[in-house]
Amino acid sequence: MEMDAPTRLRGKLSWLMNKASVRAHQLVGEAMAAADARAYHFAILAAVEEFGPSSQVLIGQRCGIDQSDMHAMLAELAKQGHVERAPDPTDRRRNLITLTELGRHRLDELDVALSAVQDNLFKTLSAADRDILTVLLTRVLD
Amino acid sequence: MEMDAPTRLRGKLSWLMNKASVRAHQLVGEAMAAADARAYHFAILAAVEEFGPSSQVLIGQRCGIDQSDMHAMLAELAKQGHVERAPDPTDRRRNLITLTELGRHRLDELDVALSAVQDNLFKTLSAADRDILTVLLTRVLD
DNA sequence: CATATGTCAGAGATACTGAGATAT
DNA sequence: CATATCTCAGTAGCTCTGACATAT
Repeated sequence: MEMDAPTRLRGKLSWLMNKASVRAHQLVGEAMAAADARAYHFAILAAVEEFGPSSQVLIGQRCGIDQSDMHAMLAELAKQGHVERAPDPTDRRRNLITLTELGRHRLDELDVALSAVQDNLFKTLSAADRDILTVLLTRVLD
Repeated sequence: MEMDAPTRLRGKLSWLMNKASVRAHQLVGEAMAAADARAYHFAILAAVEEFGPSSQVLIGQRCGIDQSDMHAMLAELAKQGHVERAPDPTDRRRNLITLTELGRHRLDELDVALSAVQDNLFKTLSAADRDILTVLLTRVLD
């Protein structure tokens, strides 16, 4: 049974955003699980593709993933053969994370799956409305 | 150090929404903690104010709070004297949750605090832009 | 008997904290 | 000595599941 939330609640933009985010989180999680992946995997692969081989900390900063959580994520990606983790010869504190050929295809595969989720999640919005939403949310994050 | 997220990530509306939602969640949580409250408290008080005395399940449905979690929330609100919890004489399975006078003032107090959070969170958006965002997010949730 | 409600214990996933080991 | 990186254990808050007792 769908039930109307109280007016005072619906009037709070933060509440609307949380609700929409929870829904998005669910759909993304399901889509990624169906591909034996996580949302973090896509973020990490995208960061390495765009900025080139990097340390764990740097990737984490770019994706908003805590340094402490990068270890397990990279272990998963390395086990699947999507990245390689090797000591950085120029600074042996660091692990250099490199995208493999398999990882490059994986990134495209997950991108397709995530784009489908967007289409589903925002199917009530026109393309123009989605652009507006993108602009507004980007502005909120500044 | 603020760092630009990868383009592929920034292009995903679900990712933007999650980021904004996390920020909102943090600010709301801090504001509520400063008032010795939780976001759920506001939601529950608002529901009882708008729809009148109700059972725990019904309030939970209206606010999107799981039935299993209502118990602890109502125990907190009752302990603070903001609601009263009494058996429903017409259906003794139910607890009737009633707003107290103290609770009515509490609701207004939390509303002020949450409105301040909105102003902070969306300070980069004009009032018109916030209205647009509200409309778009509401449409997504349908 | 089937269902609804409230209670309660615990799982699961996420984000974070703190500490240690190694390298700069 | 101070800092940076990686690793790892553990915490905290939130959401959900499953079970049970009671009432309809």
